[in-house]
Amino acid sequence: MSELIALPSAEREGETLSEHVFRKIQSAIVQGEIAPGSKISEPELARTYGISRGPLREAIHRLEGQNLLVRVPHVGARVVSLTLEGLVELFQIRESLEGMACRLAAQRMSRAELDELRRVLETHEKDEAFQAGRGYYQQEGDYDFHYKIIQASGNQILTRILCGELYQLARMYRIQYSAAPNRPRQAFAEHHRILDALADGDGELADLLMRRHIGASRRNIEQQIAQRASGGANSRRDQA
Amino acid sequence: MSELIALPSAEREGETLSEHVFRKIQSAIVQGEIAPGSKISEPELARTYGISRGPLREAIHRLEGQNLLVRVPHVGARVVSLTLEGLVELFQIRESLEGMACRLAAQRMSRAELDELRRVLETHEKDEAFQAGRGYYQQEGDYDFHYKIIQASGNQILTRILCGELYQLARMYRIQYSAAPNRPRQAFAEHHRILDALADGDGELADLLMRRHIGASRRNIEQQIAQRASGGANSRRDQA
DNA sequence: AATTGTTATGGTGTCGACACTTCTTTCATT
DNA sequence: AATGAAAGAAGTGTCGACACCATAACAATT
Repeated sequence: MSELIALPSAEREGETLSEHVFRKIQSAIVQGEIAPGSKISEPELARTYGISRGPLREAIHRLEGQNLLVRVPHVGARVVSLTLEGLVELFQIRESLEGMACRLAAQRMSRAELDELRRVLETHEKDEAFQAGRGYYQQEGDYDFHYKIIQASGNQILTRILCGELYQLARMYRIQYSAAPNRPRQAFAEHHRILDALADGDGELADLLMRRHIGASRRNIEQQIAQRASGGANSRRDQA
Repeated sequence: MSELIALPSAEREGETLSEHVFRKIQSAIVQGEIAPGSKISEPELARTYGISRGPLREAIHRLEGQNLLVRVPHVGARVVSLTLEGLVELFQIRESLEGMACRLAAQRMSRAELDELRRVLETHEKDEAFQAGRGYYQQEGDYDFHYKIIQASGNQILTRILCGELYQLARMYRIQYSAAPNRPRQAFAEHHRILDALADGDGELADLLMRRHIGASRRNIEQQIAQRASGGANSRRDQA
């Protein structure tokens, strides 16, 4: 019955409503359709997605676990507000964790997995946006270079953390701050060197290269913070 | 009205029911009162805690986010089953992340925080269980040496990951496997050396020492796995 | 006897309604 | 006019009931 009223949103068969709105809201937050720092109204969202508050609340709790929402009892949930400091924190963690992922992946990756990773890079190279020098970090999911390495590490907890919670946060920053580092050519070269290290089974080197790769972006942001603190433009951290 | 029936469980004032059962079930899982791998029955649990299924389900979703439960749509939730491989994964991540926490903490810790950390170690030294050479890793929360360093890192996302989700998982392993490394004296000495490095503001050294400290435990477990694979005793990984 | 189809039961997913808390607005008082 | 309290509105927290799915027990057929 509900299908008659339901919005035209791709609803996988056999999927739970709760699951559905979870991904729906997650996407909306990451894409910036729901502004960072803004308050979530349960009745309003429930109406928007044409469901009751039950499954919605379950989704909200899961979103909270992904660090995309901050909840206060008896008050409500707010979309997490993005600060440059938070972005630095995120990159610090990625630096550490993805470095480890590389070390593990170097020991375990099969020839097939390596080939697949190589194909990912080739796809990127042919991408028109990349050719135009515009962007590089717009790929998602399985096509993401980092994503694949993490999964190849074989560490399930690690995968859950990086590809689950933190991945969405990272995407949110990318999209909202348009923070794609304007160095696509260099980033691409770095990816290639990491791949070579992985193919050689040299975990230590792959670790080092990945740390540098991510660390470069991190320091880039830290400079921005320094700039903001001294010269100081009006950055966006004032939606209370 | 419900207070007349409610179990005598310390229920903080102003606390949400959902919040309450969340911590209650979390504790029950970690303590092993609910067996690993066993199925969760919503009606049964709701009756147990004297609440309805609404808040219970919210708690379950949060528990899922902490990796303590595994849910399958239309089937239900199971308590996560502990494997030695999973334990190794956990230690790998801790190695990487807590090493980083040390590096950050070394730069930011105030004299007061350092003193507090020193006091924690002194408390441990006087502990009777430690004196008897029995155990060392039984402290919790704020008294935990690792816990304090993580919080001193100033990285909020890191704190959330390590002190939230992973901390509970680690406790669960400790308790259920009784996996406290039987090297309390040595662990204590290592803690002291880490503290010294932090006091010197030597982040690099603190990082290294912490990695070794955790890595030692990890390799210990990996040996167990190797033993099990070759000689092969009946380990506990057979509750479906 | 084994296997498949059917029914029954238990459990999860979802809903609408109500209680209580929080915030807002309004009104009275100083 | 400014400050405070009180009433109202809005929103969150909780509940009980119902629909649908999955599994288990059972019956019928090969």
